[in-house]
Amino acid sequence: MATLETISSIDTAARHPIRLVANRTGLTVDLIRAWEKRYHVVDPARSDTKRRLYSDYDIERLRLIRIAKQNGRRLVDVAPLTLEELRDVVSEDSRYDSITDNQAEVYRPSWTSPLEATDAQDDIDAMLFAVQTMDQHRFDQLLQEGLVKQSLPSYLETVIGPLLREIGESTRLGKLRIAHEHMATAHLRTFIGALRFRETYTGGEPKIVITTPTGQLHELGALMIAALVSVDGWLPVYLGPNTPADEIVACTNQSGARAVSLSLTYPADDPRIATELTRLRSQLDGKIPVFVGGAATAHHQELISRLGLESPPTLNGLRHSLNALRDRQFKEQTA
Amino acid sequence: MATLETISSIDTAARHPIRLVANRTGLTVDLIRAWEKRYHVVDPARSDTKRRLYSDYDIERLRLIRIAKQNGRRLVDVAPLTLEELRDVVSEDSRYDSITDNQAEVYRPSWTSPLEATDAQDDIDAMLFAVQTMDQHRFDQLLQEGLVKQSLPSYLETVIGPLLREIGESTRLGKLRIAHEHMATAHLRTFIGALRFRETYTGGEPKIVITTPTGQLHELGALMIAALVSVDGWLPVYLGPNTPADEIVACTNQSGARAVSLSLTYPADDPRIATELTRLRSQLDGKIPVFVGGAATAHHQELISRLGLESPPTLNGLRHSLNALRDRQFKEQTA
DNA sequence: TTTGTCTGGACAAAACTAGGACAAAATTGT
DNA sequence: ACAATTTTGTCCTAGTTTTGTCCAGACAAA
Repeated sequence: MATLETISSIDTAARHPIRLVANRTGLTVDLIRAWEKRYHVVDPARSDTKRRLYSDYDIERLRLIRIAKQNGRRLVDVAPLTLEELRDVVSEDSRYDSITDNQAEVYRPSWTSPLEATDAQDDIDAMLFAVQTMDQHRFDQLLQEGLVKQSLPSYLETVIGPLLREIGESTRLGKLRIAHEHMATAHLRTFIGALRFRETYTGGEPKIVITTPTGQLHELGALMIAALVSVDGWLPVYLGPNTPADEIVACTNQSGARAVSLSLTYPADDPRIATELTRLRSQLDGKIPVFVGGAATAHHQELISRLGLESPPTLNGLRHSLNALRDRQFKEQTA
Repeated sequence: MATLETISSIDTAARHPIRLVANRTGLTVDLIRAWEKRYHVVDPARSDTKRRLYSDYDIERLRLIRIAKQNGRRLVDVAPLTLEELRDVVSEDSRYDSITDNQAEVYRPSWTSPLEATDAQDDIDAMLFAVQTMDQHRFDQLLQEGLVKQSLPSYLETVIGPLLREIGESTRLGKLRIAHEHMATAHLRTFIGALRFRETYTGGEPKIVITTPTGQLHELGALMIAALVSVDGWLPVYLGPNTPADEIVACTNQSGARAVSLSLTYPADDPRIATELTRLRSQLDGKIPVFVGGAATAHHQELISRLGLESPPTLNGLRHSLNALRDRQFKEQTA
């Protein structure tokens, strides 16, 4: 996959005004100047009227330094580094950073900032307010911003999930109109749907079929799963909501998927859930695991264990099961 | 690149008065003249009495410069650029600053042949084949590539629209499984939903509420409208499918929208269509036009004309009606 | 007549620069 | 654990450049 195109073509010509640099890097104008004054982080060219003019090279440098700072590096330490060294530092840090969900405390250098305990609830409240005021633009902005603050899996778990529940709850209580809920849902459908395209695919990923069974019309849970698993190197075959068991089987076979994941939310007591799950399990190759999740899962524990389906309690649980599955299958394949 | 202009249907004929240009670009009349005076940003033709007459080309230029400024460019830097250079600069900038962090590049095949005049049907066939083989990745790739070749409106009209119809048709005839249709629909939902975020919003756009009435569960048509109108400087308030008339009214009022657009596809003979449309028209401010479109529109001609709704026969018709509406309302506003 | 556009110039707000001050946060020393 | 020290983000002033808005008088359009 030729993604290096843009990176390799960094233009050393100085042409960007400071305001644009601030926009692109997320730093303030003041800060950029302060860094230059104190540590000569960058040394921009000047226009004939002394305005600073930055090159792509400078911007890349500032961007990397910002990330390094976010990872806990001190400015004094990273300021003198070359671009190459900076890249190394950042990529090394982010490698550890992505495992923070697990038990990577050990690898966390002592000087690391303690993962900014910004209350996720604040973000969610702000989003709810945007929904209530029908401020779609603001809503989108908040969603995008929130995503920058943390890794995709934890974002889904701490922000998007709770947000969905609160929107549902508020609508039921009459705090939000149906129109509000519709707007929010439609927007989230687009937003979450786009999340998985942040990942790059190599073509060798194992596939997983993701959908909801007949009768289950809410697809956002399933869509979250699709975004989630693509982070861990799975290629989701996403079918949208309301797919009959036969079709799930056919799709799994045709695409050669190694797993199936279903989301159950509403209605929780739909009798079709039982029939569809039973049918699915009986027609599907026994070697292919079926994962079940969502709010309605609790109502069907007995059925799930009887059929031998897996229902990890959290998103993280699902991740671990899938990772284990992938590694195991990889071993078998190469053995 | 002479072909580019014909494809994106930019008219080089000069005929727009300065007031309309100001309206469409969001700039003030004074500012447009000042830019011309100081930097020769545009060089409009003149009437025989020295009035400035702007072409679509000029408007596009001004619009882009405005966005470039918003991105932090200085007027001095962007003023001398050609339209193509401006497009490059703007798309480069807006690609970056929306992704403040994380070097996730938009996947853009670098080998895309420039403006190949491939028959649209070939593209559609290739897409259908990708769907049939469950090759989601290829499907996405084709969708993205197709978009590069032409403007968004013509892409929707010549590719996406026909593709949707063919998918529906093929499924009914049994050429595609339900699973295939599901996969394609889910993917298109994400793809089309993301289209409107290619546009940059200035904050001054008039709003338009877009949805489908109760009973109409297919939202892709409505979603296409949302993408379409954002090209022409409208801000869509998108509510997803299946919205009751009361809620549409409430949403229109709360958001201050100037128009409503509904998509009717299936089922075409649902009696709720009549009741919902009637209810909507009676509760909604008479000054707010309601546009109706989609496959099922034909079945309700009598009702539509009786209620005084508008149903432009093509997407282009809708565009023109909306453009006219916007310009007209602006006049009234300033008067 | 009334409203809108034209030209040229004036003016003021906004943005940038340089240098420095200040306080919060992080780090180090005891 | 506490105090001293360093680091770092933000803000201030004053002078310059850039940019947006406004004005006046003449003319054109409705």
